[in-house]
Amino acid sequence: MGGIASSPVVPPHYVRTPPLRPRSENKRSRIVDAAMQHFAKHGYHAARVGDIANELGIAKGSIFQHFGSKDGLFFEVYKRAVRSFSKYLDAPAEVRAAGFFQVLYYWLVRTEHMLHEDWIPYRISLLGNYGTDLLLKREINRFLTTEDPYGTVAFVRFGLERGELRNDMDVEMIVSILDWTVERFQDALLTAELDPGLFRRQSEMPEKKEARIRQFLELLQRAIGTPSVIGKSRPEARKVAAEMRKAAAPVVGRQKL
Amino acid sequence: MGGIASSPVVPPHYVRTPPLRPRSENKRSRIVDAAMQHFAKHGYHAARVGDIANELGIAKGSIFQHFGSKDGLFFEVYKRAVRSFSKYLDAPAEVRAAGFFQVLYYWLVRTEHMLHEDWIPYRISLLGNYGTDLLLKREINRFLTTEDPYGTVAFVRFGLERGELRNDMDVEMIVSILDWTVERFQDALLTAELDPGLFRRQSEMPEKKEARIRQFLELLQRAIGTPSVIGKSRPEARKVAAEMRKAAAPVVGRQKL
DNA sequence: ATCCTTCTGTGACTTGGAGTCATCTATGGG
DNA sequence: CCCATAGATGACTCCAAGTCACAGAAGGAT
Repeated sequence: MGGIASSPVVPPHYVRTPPLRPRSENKRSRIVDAAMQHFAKHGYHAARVGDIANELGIAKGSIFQHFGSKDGLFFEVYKRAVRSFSKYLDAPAEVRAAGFFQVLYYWLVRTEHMLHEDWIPYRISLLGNYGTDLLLKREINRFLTTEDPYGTVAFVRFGLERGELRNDMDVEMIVSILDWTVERFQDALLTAELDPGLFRRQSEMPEKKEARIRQFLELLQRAIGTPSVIGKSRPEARKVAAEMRKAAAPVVGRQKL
Repeated sequence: MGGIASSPVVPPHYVRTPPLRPRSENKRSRIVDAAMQHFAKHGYHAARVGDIANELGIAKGSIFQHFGSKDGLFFEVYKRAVRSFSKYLDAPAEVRAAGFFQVLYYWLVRTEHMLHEDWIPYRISLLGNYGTDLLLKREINRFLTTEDPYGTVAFVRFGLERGELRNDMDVEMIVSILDWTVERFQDALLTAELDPGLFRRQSEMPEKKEARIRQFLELLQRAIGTPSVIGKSRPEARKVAAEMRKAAAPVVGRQKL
């Protein structure tokens, strides 16, 4: 066959490992900032490298000197955006104390607020996940697995140590399932751009969303949680949830998860 | 805020509703065929409309006359590719008789074979899901929800009627979860292009894959299956699976799911 | 047949943005 | 003060998408 396996070799555009002087590092950073705005605002294709250069008052060639290509620039932007998100275990200590699924609940509820406050990095991650090119997407996946920017692996270990997650599956399996479903759930919850069915009809009413989140969490509990957790945590969960809702006003830091 | 919600309006390039003479329909079809080859082989960006026209011995302008833009052409290609896949309930009658999760197992096991036989439409669907543009992706999602080409909704109803799926969740929720996880699972199982972790280390050994599929199915059973199903179907499942493996040689028809 | 109208095809042309490169300028070390 | 090197520049090339004015068919109607 060939085809998929033997797709063209990716040029090593993306990686940079020069000595990198301090002054230069500074400029790189400014470029990445400006580029993030443009990509977020216009999408990958409609964003123009020339415009970015204009806005910064520098020459277009300069950007190519630093990043090699538009793809390379976007990849840098993507990494910065994703790194700006919190990791799962960055939840407040009391939430962590309440357990794995409470942490998850915590972030899911906050997702919407976070988006409204700071939609730019979220949009960048959306572009990286769905809106560029398969070659770039592959690079992005490599990055995600090696760097684990959301701290999913540590989070899953946390759940395992507390005995809240089943230990009859590979950690990797749990991590993948969690990453996939949470990512898609958030996409569906948050954007009109991508909603393959979940919120087809009733995307408006807010307490419906709350119900969806609960449904989703319970589903995840059954899927990857230990049997004991499933029944047990329900009432306790409600209590913690109520507390959290009271304290929800001051949302700290930007966030995807 | 704005940003995400207020992204630029998509031009109605994609839809065509002219009277459409028979001769023209014929040519359209030939173009779509050739284009599918090119997109699959080179990816979205690297595929050239000019090349497609050359191969067919027609003028480039002709293609734009028919499809308005490269995006429009790709969208047509995508629809054809996805429609060529089987629906869940197209599984053989004996497999259907064995129940919801056996049907799922049936398709998951076959996925790899199907890919090797006929990788082109699969690659197209991959491009549509991850490798083009958010505007196009939105259009694609609209198509997927209205047309339900894999027959997921009917399949879920089938499971509900047989009492194999929980009835304490919205149908839409089950459909979405199924679509997401199966899609990603297949991507991870099948392509080196996209594998966010699942097959990171041991993507080779084949019986490991078999084990993964079982693990995944059991997980799904716990997540969306009725409690009774989970314990019950295990031994029965093995029996059916063994039978199916014997009869697996003649794979009929092309398939994604 | 002939005319007229409408649909279909054509290819030279325009547009516009990514990427290049010879040349210039700043920097810092000796 | 000089030189070597890193970094910046913008005019230029390249290339592919998309346009358009015109040129053939097809198909009625008379």
